[in-house]
Amino acid sequence: MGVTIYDIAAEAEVSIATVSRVFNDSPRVSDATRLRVKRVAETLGYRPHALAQGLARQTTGLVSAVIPVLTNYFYMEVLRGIQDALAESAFDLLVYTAQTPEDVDGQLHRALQRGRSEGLLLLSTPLDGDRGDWLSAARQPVVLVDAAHPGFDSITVDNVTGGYLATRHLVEQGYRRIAHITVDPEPPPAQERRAGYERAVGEAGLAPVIVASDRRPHGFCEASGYEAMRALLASDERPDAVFVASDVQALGALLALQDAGGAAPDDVAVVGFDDITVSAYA
Amino acid sequence: MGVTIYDIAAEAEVSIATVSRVFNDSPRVSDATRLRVKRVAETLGYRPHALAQGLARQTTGLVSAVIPVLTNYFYMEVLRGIQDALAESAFDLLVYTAQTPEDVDGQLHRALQRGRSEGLLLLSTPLDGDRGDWLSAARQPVVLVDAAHPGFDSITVDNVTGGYLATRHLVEQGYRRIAHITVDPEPPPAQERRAGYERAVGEAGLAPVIVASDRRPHGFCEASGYEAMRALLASDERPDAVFVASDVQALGALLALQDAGGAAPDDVAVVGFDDITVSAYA
DNA sequence: GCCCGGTTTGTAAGCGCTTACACGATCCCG
DNA sequence: CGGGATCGTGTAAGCGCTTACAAACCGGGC
Repeated sequence: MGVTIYDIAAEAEVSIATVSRVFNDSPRVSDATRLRVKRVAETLGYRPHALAQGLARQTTGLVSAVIPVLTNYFYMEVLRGIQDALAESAFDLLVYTAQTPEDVDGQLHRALQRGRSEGLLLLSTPLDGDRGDWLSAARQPVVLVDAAHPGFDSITVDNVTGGYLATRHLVEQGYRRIAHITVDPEPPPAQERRAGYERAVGEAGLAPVIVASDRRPHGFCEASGYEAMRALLASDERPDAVFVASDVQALGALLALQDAGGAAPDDVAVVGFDDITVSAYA
Repeated sequence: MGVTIYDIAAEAEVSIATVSRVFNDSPRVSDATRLRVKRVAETLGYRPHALAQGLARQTTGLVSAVIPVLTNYFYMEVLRGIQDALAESAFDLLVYTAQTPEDVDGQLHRALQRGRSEGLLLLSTPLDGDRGDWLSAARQPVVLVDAAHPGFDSITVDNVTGGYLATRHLVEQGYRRIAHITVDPEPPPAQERRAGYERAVGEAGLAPVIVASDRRPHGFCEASGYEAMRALLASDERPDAVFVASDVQALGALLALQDAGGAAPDDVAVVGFDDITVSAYA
């Protein structure tokens, strides 16, 4: 079916080794031969067979990314960043997305299939229980994104500082009643953001007001932010600014504000965290 | 390094063929042998090597998706749908995203590397020029999503009907001055949506008002909707409803409305097209 | 003319797995 | 009790490519 190096070798009257060398830019080929092989390959429309190359070279040229939930702006941005980085390299990207938190292990299993990818990017997934051991057993480089674990490389968002800066920004703008919206149960990143918030609020001598709304299935969803904002607006001590733990929640919070007839930032200022494009609407 | 079927064969005292048969659920293996092999494989931690399997079976178990721009909610939803469908099957997903329209060909080239994927999903990419011939030369199933071409399977959004229905919805709500926001240059899907809009407006005996805002680099961006909406609000014949060609533009339009001190839908109703989650804010 | 070093090319052994074919063992039936 | 199915297993030939090693060739110095 496809054109192989044998076809080229026959046509160009050389051995397959020579053909292979030409395509691997080996210096041990005379210019004349190189040219002839290249021309034959061109006319025959040869394209190397990735699988076969992989087997022989013991490498796949693939990297996989396992993502908890795809429909979240934050992950899109991360994915885009990954693609940018990979574009330079010779690696292609396998994407595995879990539909539910339980599904993550299944996707991981798929991604770690031997001979598939040779590197794993695991997004926002805490390495609970034996998942850590399990991952190291896979014998391939693993990078944790937005999560950390001793023994693995990781790229994390500095949530504490981020939360601190966002809150201090509000303080500097002159807001005095600065509330914080988070979720319950509170995942580690949210805890850190809250810690940053608390520090900033404390330094400014203000009183922290924290609303943790419990919403399934995904804590960081719009509805969660909506509910929390409603509660805040209805409270006696209505805040004049809110630092929301995630942008998705921030969207919900904005909606609640709008529904209540208010407008950001005149009425209540809203700041999200992830700084994705949508933030522009805050 | 990795455990191979040879290791298992040696340990279980059978031939590699038998081991292979066990893992391929061939019926031609006695229960006793099957059990023994499975147990040995288990203790040795054997995992089949995807690459080698692929080479031998002449199949890769991979499908690729080429996406024009990743940071667009619409594509996320599509991607999620693809993942859902693939989850059932034994295929894994390679994602290639182009950063710019020109980059699409490059990504296609990568995706079509022989021996990589055995199926291509091409999103929102018109098959201009010789791209069609070029794709058929790749000898692998291609499905066009949100684009059409004779000679290829395709899944498309019925833009005309969609535009018609969205507009008629506004008509039925009692709105009379219904404008349409699109982009210039107008890609085929937008043209179709406009056609649907024009039909609905015509049937209702209303006058079409169309604003096409020219914004780079991506026509369907927020800024584009923002500008167009500003123009509409400033016009003499200010509309009481707007059908926007895309949700992303609709977001921009809403922002413009808000900035101008108006609120949807009391002041001006706004309807987007793609019906993604964010639409809930419209 | 011969030997040496360097360059170009070929031969062949994998990479880890699947599978057509062949072989020996069982089994059933006349 | 022999002959043909039937079953379980092994042998070996790939899949398309890379690469260590060996062979062939060429030129130059002696």
